[in-house]
Amino acid sequence: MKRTHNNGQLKLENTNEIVTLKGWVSKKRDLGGLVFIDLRDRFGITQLAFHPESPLYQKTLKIKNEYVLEVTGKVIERSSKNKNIPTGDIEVEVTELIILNTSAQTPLIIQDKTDALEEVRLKYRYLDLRRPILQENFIIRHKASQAVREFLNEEGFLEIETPILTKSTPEGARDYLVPSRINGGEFYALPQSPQIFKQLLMISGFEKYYQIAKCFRDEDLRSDRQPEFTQIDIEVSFMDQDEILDVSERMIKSIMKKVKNVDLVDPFPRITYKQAMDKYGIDKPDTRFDMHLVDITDIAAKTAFTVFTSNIENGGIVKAINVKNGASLYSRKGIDKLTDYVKKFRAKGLAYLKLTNTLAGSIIKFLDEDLQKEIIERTKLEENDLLLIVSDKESVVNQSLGNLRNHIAKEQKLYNDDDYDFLWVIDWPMFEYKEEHGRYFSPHHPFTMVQEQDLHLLKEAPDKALAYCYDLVVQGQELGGGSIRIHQEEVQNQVFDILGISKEEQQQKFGFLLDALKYGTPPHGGIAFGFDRLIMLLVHTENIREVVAFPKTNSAQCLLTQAPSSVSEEQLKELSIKTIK
RNA sequence: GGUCCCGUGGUGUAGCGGUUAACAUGCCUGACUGUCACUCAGGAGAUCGCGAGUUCGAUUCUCGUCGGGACCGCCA
Repeated sequence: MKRTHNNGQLKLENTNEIVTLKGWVSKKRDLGGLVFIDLRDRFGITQLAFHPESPLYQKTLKIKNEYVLEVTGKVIERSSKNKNIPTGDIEVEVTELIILNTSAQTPLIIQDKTDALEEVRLKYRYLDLRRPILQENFIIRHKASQAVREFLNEEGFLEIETPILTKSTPEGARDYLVPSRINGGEFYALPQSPQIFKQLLMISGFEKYYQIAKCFRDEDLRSDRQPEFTQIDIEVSFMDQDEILDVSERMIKSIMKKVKNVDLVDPFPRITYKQAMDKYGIDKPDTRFDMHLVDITDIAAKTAFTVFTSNIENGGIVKAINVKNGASLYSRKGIDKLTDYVKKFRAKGLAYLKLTNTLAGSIIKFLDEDLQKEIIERTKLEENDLLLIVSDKESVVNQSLGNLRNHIAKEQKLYNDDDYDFLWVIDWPMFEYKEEHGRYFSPHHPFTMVQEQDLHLLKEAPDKALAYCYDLVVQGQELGGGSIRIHQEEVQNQVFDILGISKEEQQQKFGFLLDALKYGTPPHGGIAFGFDRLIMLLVHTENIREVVAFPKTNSAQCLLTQAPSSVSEEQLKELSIKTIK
């Protein structure tokens, strides 16, 4: 029989209709003659009823959870309704029952609240994915990708695919390599992003490109990082930074409206990279709560505390965060825990002050009355507040206090998952000097254009030059980032020189791009959004595996398929590969 | 590359230098005609991840190993 309805569809108005349903047995309740079965598919659950006088009653005794059924019967109004499900007003009185398939006992319970650990869930992912709560994530993922396409198509963008087998570009993350059989000893790389190809498409004149693109990076995993992930990849010609931010912003708003029916502030606030670092210590600030970092270097320099003063003499800084009502929230032991937390970020310690009638704390003996007053004023310390202070190199102070700020906000639940604090971080520096490598690096990538007024700085003081570069941040997460690209060969050469990439290396790695720049390259720029992270935001999870159908574990393995796995000697030989170990 | 946490019936947990290895849920059997986390009664199900060491004796302590997770580094 053909299915007439899905299991989330039937309402009171269908009463007396004869319907055919198919699905899985979610739960059977046998009351001793009267049997109820909850039939589940991805649309919902419909209750089936069997009465003891029914000729089907004997057959129901065989039915167990996760059996696949086809039933036909009459829709009737329930005598006791269930308000918790959309079909709770009706049930189907079954007159025909076919067991389409049986099921072994499942290793995990197919319910929203499963008791299984992630390890079991990933091994039996196909069962895990039967759970309605997880199916909802992928329904939202689908809606979001459709919203992206609808918006960008409407705006005149073209969706164009770029290669998965491509060229290794060792700048940046480690590449996944694929051996070439036909060209023994040579390798393709899987793309870390379609960056170069989308720029080439601009040179080809496509003007507005997008792709929902798989990207690959062979780096260690985290709860928000998978070796393969998806980006909404966008590139446009003849638009300036403001125009790109505008179209991006409208796209995000359209997704949020279509998928979550949320209206966002218009326009998104913008702060500069420098402001973000000063105020939040981090380039992706969570702006749902305050607790800003306050620079107290000048006050600290006047104290007799040698930890502060010697650090400042060596060019270090001292910053503090004011934890409102923190004096009673954090005991000595609690502060010790916070100290351990900042030590992860190489801070050597965490000084603190509590204001309860009087000022007290680890460094109080180094503060005379005037200094106390200055600190209280500067940090707006009020009764029962806790001041946490880190003294170190600027990078360590910002990183440790910036993360501590997020950590405390999470502990104290200072924010709401439904607050979408979208924020543009703009005016990034062109270059970052890394002591340990003794050279400059690009915060984003080496194709980023320097801001017009700073062009001359490329020669004079590269580290002072700002880039046409922007990140979209929400809830303390980087959701996307992009830049205006360099479209002139000489500027690109100049940047490569500053980055210490030799002429030969430039030719070898990016020769084709440098060549292409010669042939009438239009001014262009673009942006890419982390699609998995967007879905995480929409479904309120911190675990990327909840929004990826078949994810890898922390050690980059698939527990379901056992990938990666060894291959036969024959296969290796064909690929001209010998393994060591 | 590093730090920390976890590994006990199908599943999730408790536990302890000597136990009949406990509880919940799932599973099986029986009872029950309006349940929806049905209820009630009974039952089966675990060489405590693997290896070595300490010990009279190890699931328990130590080391190693494998697997999972969180984080730092890394992720232009």
